[in-house]
Formats: sequence, structure tokens, C-alpha cells
Amino acid sequence: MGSSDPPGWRRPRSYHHGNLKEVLLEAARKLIEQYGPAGFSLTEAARLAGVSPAAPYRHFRDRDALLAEVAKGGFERFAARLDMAWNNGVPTPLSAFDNLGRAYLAFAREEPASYAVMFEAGGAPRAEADTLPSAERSFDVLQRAAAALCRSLPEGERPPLKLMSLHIWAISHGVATLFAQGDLQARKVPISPEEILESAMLIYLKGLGILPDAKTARSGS
Amino acid sequence: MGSSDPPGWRRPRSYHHGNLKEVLLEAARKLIEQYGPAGFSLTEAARLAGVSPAAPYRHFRDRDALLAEVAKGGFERFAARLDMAWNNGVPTPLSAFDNLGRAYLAFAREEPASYAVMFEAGGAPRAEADTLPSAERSFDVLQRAAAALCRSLPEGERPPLKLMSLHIWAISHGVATLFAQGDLQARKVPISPEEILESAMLIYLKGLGILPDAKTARSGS
DNA sequence: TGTACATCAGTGAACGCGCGTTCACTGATGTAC
DNA sequence: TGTACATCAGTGAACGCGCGTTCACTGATGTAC
Repeated sequence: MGSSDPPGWRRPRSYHHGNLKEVLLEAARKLIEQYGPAGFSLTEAARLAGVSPAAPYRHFRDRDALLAEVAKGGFERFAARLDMAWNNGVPTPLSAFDNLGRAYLAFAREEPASYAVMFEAGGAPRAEADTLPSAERSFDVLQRAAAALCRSLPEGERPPLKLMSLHIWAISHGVATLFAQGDLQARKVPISPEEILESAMLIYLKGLGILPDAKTARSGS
Repeated sequence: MGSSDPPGWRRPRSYHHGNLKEVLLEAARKLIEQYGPAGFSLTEAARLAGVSPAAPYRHFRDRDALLAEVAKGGFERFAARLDMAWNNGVPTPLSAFDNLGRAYLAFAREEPASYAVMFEAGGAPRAEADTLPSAERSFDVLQRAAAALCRSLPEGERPPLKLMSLHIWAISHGVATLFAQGDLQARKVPISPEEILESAMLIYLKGLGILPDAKTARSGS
């Protein structure tokens, strides 16, 4: 990720510049982080990468293609990260679910540019068939987590799986965009995004009967 | 809101064009809806309003000032609308809370441009001291609703009010931005945003003990 | 009521700028023999 | 191993464009007497 290589490092498959494509994507992310997806300029990304404004066209058809690749790469890392955090519900679905939430927030904070392009209204120019699989892989992790959490419930009391996944997604997304994205909000709200998300999820799971509520907890396990 | 006046309408306080300021704000909202806050252009807003590109400068210091006014007006209508929907918790806090959620989603759907400028990362150029009061008035409505919902709980079981308000805000915001903004999502998810939000809120309130859960409901009221 | 003047909203032309994109090019890298 | 050639990543200059903003202006509206 660093722009300077460690000493003695031999660049792999480099013709002239070295993997310019990746460098351009990283530059784009840095710019989008500052100015938003619509405010980002291909020319400036090239300048930031130290190449001429025509160079990007060797790697991307046009501006929108680069933006689409930011979204695609973002969704790939997002899905991988969520999947890793969920870890098949090990050791317990509850602890794994907590990790999942933290991973969600961590991604939104560490890659705000990717997250914006992935989810913002006019972010991705077109829902490329290319990015859709990764996007769905991300959602699948949430859905598998929801399913695992429900397994402790008697079958008749399980909520519709799709609906529950949408709830989880919406809560995570809401906390991520409102509290974990800009540093501004962090200064105004003295509670960390992780605390907000975890407490909301605990209450939500109580409401589903997955966690015991305060009253039944006294006589429960 | 229409761009053509009804016949026989006498324009109030109009010098030349009639209330150009409002017309420009409306044009800006329409453009932001299409291209996002960063993609919106002052020149095109003027063109859309039917005036020269210099005309807006009689009403706004610069591009950012217009954007700030979009945010300000948005927050004002948002707060008013939420307040109206909450209606002091009448007839019951629960039904009023449902109305509140619907009003939240309705605003995000009807004024997606305002909503984007109000909440998107690089939306408002600066958190003007001007818009802050209205923004806080909006959040206050949520907080008052949370307080009213908690009154049915014994004092020891009430959650921290601020935290609960943040939960409600995050859930509403998440559903609004993911499902109520673009029509694209609407085609993929066969559940209405209102259904998603209401069901999530019901489960959340159950988790707080404000609503009876399935098990205790059999023996409860 | 009528006239003279000040105000003020909108005009239209112009500016400098950065943008996305193209083009013919160059020179390093990889490959065939 | 050495040479000839093809490929391909990056150059640098140029284009047309729309942008934000300014300027001196104009002519309608409002106001003082």
C-alpha cells in the first residue's frame, strides 16, 4: 500500500513504471476520500501517481472504468474481510457476529473511498456485471451469519432470513456512514461506532429471542 | 414547487423574474438528484432556471453558499416533517413512532438531493453554524420519541437515552440510504423500505422490553 | 398625481482554468531465431 | 549468446468543453418629494 518500496525490493512484472494500475487505483481512492466520487479527477490521479495524464488510458478505458474498478476491488476486499471475520461462526455465532460488525466498521473507516463508491447514490456509474458477484458475496456473509444465529431458535420462531439480513445490513450501514466515516461526527458523539453498533445488535438479537432479555435472564441460562 | 405558475397567480415580491432564489434551489436539487452534490453545476442550475450564469450571484455568494442553503432548507423541512409526524406521541407513542419512521423514509425519497447534501460525506462544504440548529432539532425529535417510548419501562430498565436515539437514527438512516433512495435497489429487494424499517424497529423495541416478545405475549396483555 | 432619482435583479460577454480524451511518438522490455 | 524485430507502457502536446466567477451594463421597480 505504501508508495515507496522497501530497499532491495524487485518490482514484479514491471515494464516501465511498475504496477501503475494499482498505484492509480490507490491514488484515486485517496482523492475520492477527499473530494468524493464525483469530485475525483483522472488527471489529478495521474499527477499523484507521477505519470502523464494520458498514462491511465493504458489501463482503464475511461474515467468511469477506473471508478468501476475501485468499486469492484472494494467489494472483493469487503467480502473477504467480512468472511474472515465471521469465520464460519467459530468459536460461537455470537462472538463471530460481533467480529463481523467490527470488520464492517473497520472497512468503512479504512477504505472510506471504496465504501462511498460502493454504496453512494451516484457512486458507481453502472452496476457492472463485474462487481455484482463480489457485492453478493458480501451480502451472503451477512445472510449466513443471520442463519447461524437463528439456529438456536425453535423453527417456528425464526424470522424470515432475508428480512433479518436486510436489518443487519441496514443497521451496520447506518452506523458506518453516520459515525464511522468522517472524523467530524466522532468529535460530536462521545460513543465509539463499535459501541453503538454492538449495543444496537444486542438489543435487536434480544428482540428476536436469540439473546435472553433482562427479565428472563434472571431465571435463564 | 411547480415551475409554471397557475393562471391568474400574482407573483409576490417579484422584481424581474419572480422568486429566483427558490427556483434556483429547486433546480439545484433536481440536478443534485441526478449527478450528486459534487457533480452539480451552478451554471447548469441557472440554465435550468432560465437565467444567465451570472444571475445566481445576486442571491448566493458562491457555489458552496447555494449548497449550504440546500442543506439548511433540507434540515428545516426534515425537522418540521419529523416533528409533525411524531405529533407529541399522540395518540400513542407506538403509533406515533411508526409515523415518525415513515416520515423519515418519505423525506429521503421525496428529497433525495437534500438528504444527500445533509448527510453525505463531502456533501455540505462546511458545517455552517446556520444549519446546525435545524439539524439538532431533527435529532431532538428522535430523542423525544425515544424518551416517550421508554416511559412504559420501569426506571431501572431504561436504556441510555442518547444511545437509544443514535440506534434509531442509524437504523432509519441505513434503511433510507440503502433501500429508499435509488429505484435500483427497489427492483432487487421485493420488500418495501417501510416494511424493513418497521419490522426492524419492532424487533428492536421488543429487545428493549417496550414491546412484549412472542413468548411473554401469550400470557401478557 | 407626477417626476427624478436610487436601488437592485438580471444580462451578456469575457477570463482563466482544469478537465477528459486523442494522437503520433519514443524508448524500454520481451521474444524469435 | 547476439541480433532484429514486435510489443507495449508511458510521453507530451493538443483539442474542445464546461465550469466558477468578474465586470460593466441595462432596464424595471420602488421611493422621495
